[in-house]
Amino acid sequence: MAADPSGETCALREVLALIGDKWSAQVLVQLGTGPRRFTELERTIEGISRRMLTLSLRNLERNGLVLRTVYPDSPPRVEYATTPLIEEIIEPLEALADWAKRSRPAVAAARRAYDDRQFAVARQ
Amino acid sequence: MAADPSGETCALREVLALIGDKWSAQVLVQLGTGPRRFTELERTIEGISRRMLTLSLRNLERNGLVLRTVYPDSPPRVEYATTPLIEEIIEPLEALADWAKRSRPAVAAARRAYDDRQFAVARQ
DNA sequence: CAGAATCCGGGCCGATACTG
DNA sequence: CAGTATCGGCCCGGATTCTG
Repeated sequence: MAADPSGETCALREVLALIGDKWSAQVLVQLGTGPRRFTELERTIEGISRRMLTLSLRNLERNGLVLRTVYPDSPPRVEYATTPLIEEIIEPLEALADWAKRSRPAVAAARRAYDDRQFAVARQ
Repeated sequence: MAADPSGETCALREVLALIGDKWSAQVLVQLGTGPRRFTELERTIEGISRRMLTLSLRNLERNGLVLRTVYPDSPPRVEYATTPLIEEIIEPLEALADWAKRSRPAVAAARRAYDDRQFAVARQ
């Protein structure tokens, strides 16, 4: 049996390489609701640093997921928007987010149970 | 406007914390097709080290995504299987993988175009 | 406003060796 | 077979400073 005949796991690796880092997925979700300026994103995505926002946007732009438009204004104005490529990935991403919201209690309970078991083993 | 009224991006963070690392998603996909023993997984998931497989499985188990069963045999026999929690996440994951496969050419083209632009700027 | 440049610490992960 | 333990490199990402 081949390890991955249909390339499923390989494809998963690719997705995670694109948007599996700390911030990219959140940037995508934000842009999914409409174009945003740099500082808007910085304010909306809580905890992101300027550096990381820049790097994330650059990487997304490079892979064709984000369109960057510079308007020759002063002060400078740059807008980020989705590309057609993104629009198809937003849905699976939101499915994942939905799963997370639904499963939050179950995950928390599993974690407590596991940690309790570990604690019981440790003190025995 | 609240940053994330429905908790979408927060939920995304949680998912990525669970399965966003280098190997967990692949482990899940493997287990999605049926229970596996430790060494089976190690062989099937190309490139994974014993240490990383152990850590990934432990983490997945802790969060209630994987069930670990030890059979009192000699030599030892341990089986890993999905939990009901997993079964609902597999589908969105495969949707992501499908997207990756469909979008591979577009992403590659975008990357080439971007890199060419950078190259042109650099040598100008 | 929208970045670029630099420094730096933590942890992710691989390699290797050892065990019941 | 199914792990654990330890060491070490690398890179992700945060803080800070500077710029057009």
